[in-house]
Amino acid sequence: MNSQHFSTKERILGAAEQLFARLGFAGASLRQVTAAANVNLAAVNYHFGSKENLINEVFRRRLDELNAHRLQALEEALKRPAPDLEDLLGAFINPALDLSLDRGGGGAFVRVLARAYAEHNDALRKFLSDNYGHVMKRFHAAFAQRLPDLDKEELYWRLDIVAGALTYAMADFGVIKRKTGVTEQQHRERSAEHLIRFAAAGLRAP
Amino acid sequence: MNSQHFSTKERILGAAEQLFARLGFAGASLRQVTAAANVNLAAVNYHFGSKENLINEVFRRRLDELNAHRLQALEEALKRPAPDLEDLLGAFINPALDLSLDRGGGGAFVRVLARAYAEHNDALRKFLSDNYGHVMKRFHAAFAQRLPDLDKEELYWRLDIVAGALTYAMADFGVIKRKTGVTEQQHRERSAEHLIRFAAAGLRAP
DNA sequence: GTAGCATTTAAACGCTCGTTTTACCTACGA
DNA sequence: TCGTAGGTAAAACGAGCGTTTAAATGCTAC
Repeated sequence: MNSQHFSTKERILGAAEQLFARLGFAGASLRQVTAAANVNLAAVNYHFGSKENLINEVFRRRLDELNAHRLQALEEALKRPAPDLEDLLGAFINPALDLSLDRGGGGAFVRVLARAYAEHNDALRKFLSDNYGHVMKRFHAAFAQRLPDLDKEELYWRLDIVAGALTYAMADFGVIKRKTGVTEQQHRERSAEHLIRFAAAGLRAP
Repeated sequence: MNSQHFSTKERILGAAEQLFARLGFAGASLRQVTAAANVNLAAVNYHFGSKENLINEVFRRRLDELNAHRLQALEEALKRPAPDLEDLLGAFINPALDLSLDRGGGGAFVRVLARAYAEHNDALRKFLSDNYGHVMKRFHAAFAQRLPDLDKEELYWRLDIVAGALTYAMADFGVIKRKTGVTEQQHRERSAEHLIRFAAAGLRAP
């Protein structure tokens, strides 16, 4: 299934994403990755130079798109007559949800992203901050406008909590298991609904 | 510093905790652990049987205490005249805060715990569920009593979100940095305050 | 058709991994 | 004092790791 329609590089990225999500960056070996991708072991070093660089490319492939979708969703939300907190939260959360539902490994990627947070890797944090910082600033400003009574620092705290809960929920850390008869998509959508409702109330806390 | 006052087992547990927090379970080798603990390489397999078992013991050492403290704090909260959600959340969150401030590695442990969530390791999940599931059940019952209008499943979802946000906050995943002039303790306490206020509002959401 | 480049392949490199083995120390009860 | 059990020590085990090499193959432009 993975063999014919995609290039060697693409197959390696896809397999790496799956295995990094399941086993971690240190836990997944290049032999496992190349076997899953049905390519030769040396292909990783030929196309990506090193395992470290392969990890970075796994991130880059997804983050640019997620980034753009969030800003686009925010723009659209702000065009509505009276956008509320739930609209803004949706603009932040739904693109992540869409990504996690994406056919072709997005669900694995959000788990990879959660692992990256847990790794506490400074180089990776800088990469994320450099590439995502402006998005968070943009959202912060939008939320601040809708929460004029909230102290600016307090808002930072609360958005940080929202980001944490989102990471946690999207990566399926939680103990809540999908019930039989509920599709993966329905489960994720319900996750997002609960998360948005919870986060909106949390942001509005006195 | 690590050499004289503690037994070999205790030194291994301490060093393993630090290195698992920094490098992950797969990333930290037994050679690194035993070198940091200043013990012989074979000591891990002699005292713990295997690396896998060492990991479990790292958890057991802290979680027994943490969950005992949580249950104790819950008991005390329920003895008050009119315990509210904030009291219950405090009983759940504050022991974790105390642990993270504990001299002697508690701060490292909460990062280990966060990694465990990210790892999604089934064996570890079963271990946690088997040994500490009753604590979550106890808290769930206490919250349910104070939120009679909330659907039971809805409450599960929300408590799951709270646990996620707590894990995230305690492990210092967030982007909020401690300001100069604010001690680590103050920073953590402020984290807990924000988290409790946010979570209480989230739980009360319509 | 063939030269030239990009890609794939199989094999090997040196190294580190978790674990096991075997010998040695040390303290304590008989 | 000696035997013994509990702990430590150094060394080695086979396996797997990321990476490199060099030969084989595929593909395009002439």
